[in-house]
Amino acid sequence: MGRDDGAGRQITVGTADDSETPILHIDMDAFFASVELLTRPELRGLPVIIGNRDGRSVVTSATYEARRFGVGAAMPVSKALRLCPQAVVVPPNYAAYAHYSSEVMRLFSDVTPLVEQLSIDEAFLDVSGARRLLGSPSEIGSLLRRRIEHETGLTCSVGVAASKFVAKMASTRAKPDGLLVVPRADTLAFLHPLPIRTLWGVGPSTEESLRRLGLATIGDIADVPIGALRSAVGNAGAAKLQQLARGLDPRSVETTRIEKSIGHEVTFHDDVTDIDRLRVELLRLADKVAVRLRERGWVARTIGLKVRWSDFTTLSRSHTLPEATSVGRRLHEEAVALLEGLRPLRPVRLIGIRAEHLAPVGDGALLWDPDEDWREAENSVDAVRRKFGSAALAPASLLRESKGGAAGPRTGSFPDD
DNA sequence: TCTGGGGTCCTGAACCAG
DNA sequence: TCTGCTGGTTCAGGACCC
Repeated sequence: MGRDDGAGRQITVGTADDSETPILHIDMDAFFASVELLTRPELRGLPVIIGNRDGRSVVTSATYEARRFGVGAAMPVSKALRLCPQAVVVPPNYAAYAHYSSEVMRLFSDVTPLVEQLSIDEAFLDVSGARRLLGSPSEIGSLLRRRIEHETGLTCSVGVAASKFVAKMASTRAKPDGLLVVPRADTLAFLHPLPIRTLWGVGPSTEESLRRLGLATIGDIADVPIGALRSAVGNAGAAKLQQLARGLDPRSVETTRIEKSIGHEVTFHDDVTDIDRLRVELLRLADKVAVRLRERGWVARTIGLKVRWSDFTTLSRSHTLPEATSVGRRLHEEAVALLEGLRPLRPVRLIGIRAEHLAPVGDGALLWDPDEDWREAENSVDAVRRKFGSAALAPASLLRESKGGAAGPRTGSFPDD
C-alpha cells in the first residue's frame, strides 16, 4: 500500500503486492493548465487559472500553485481572483487539449487494447494481458508515467487496484505526480478511514444526507443497515454506495461507449427576455445538435429543452416524437413549442437543447417522411460543411442575426467550437 | 460569492394498458 | 362494469461527474 510523503500525498512503497490488481486508473495532473505551461514556460511556478476574466466564466483548471490559495474547478473566475489576485488567467484552448489527450490515449493503447477513456484526461486500463511482456501492473504504471512525461512533458497520477472504483480512489490519493498501489487484501483498510465525500457518487447533497445519519467515513457506510441508507439516498443509491464502501465493484473495463444523449446549451452574457432572440438561439443550438446526430448516424426520439432563469432556478421540458429525427428544423420547432409553453417568460440566463432516446438511423424507416425536404437540405449543408468547413453555411436567420449586430450569446468561458 | 458545458443516472408522479 | 394491481413509458427534476 502507500505511506504519506509528508506533504499529505500518498506514494507507493516498493514492496506493495500488485499480483491481484490489474486495473490502472490514470489521471493527468491539472491537465488544461499543464498543457498551457508547455507553450508558456514563463508561467511555471505561478498560479495559473484556465478560464475567462469577463462574463460568467468559471475555472476549468488551475495549477497547484493557484489551488494552494483555495482556487478550485467550477469556481467563478471572479471568486478565484479574489482568493488569488495575482493569478494569471489564460483562456482555454480546447484544440490543444484534445491533441495532447489523443497523444496520451495512444500511449495507453500501446500497452493494452483494454482502455476505457472516461474523459479528456483520464482512463481506466486493464493490464492483465500485458504482464508477461511489460511486467507487473505497478511496473506498467511507472512505465506509462515515464513515457507520458518523456513524450508530452505532462505528468499524471496512477492508481493500481483490483477494481475500477478503488483504482480511481487511489489515483486521487496519489495526486499530483504519484502512483499508489492498493493490494487487493488492503482494499478495505485503504477505503474505510476515508471521508464519505471521497466516495464516487457522493456530492455535497448526498454528503449532507449521510451526515444526518451520523456517517462520516466510508467504513461507516459499509456498516450501516441498508434500510437507513435507503432513506437517505434511495434504493439504487443505497445499494451502490454500500457495495463500493465494501470494496465491491464488478464492472470491467469497457472499451466502447454508447451515447445516450447529445445536447448543447449556452449561458448568455446578459439575461435575455426577448423571445425572438431565444428562438434564434434555439435554432443555432438545434443546428449544432442535429449536425452531431447526423455525423454519428443517430436519430433522436425525444427532444429536451432546458431553461435557467436569472435567479438560477432551472426547468426542463421534453417531448417524445412519434418518429425519431436528426433534422435541425424539427428539433428547433419542438424546442420552440416547449419554450412557448413556459409562461410567463422570465429573464433567461441559460438555454439548451438535448436529443435523447437515440437510435441508429434507419431503424424503422418511414413510409411517409414529413421532414423529407428539410432532411435533404440539411444533408446538402453537411456536404458543403465537410468540404469548406463548419462556418461555410448557417441557417439564414442566424446570418441575419449576425448581420444585424444582435449576435448570439457571448458565452464567456466557452466560445462556440 | 454567484455559480460553464457536456454528459449520466436515478426517483417519483402521472398516465396507460392488460 | 368497476376496481385494484402491475408493469411500461413519459416527463420533470435532482444529483453527480469531469
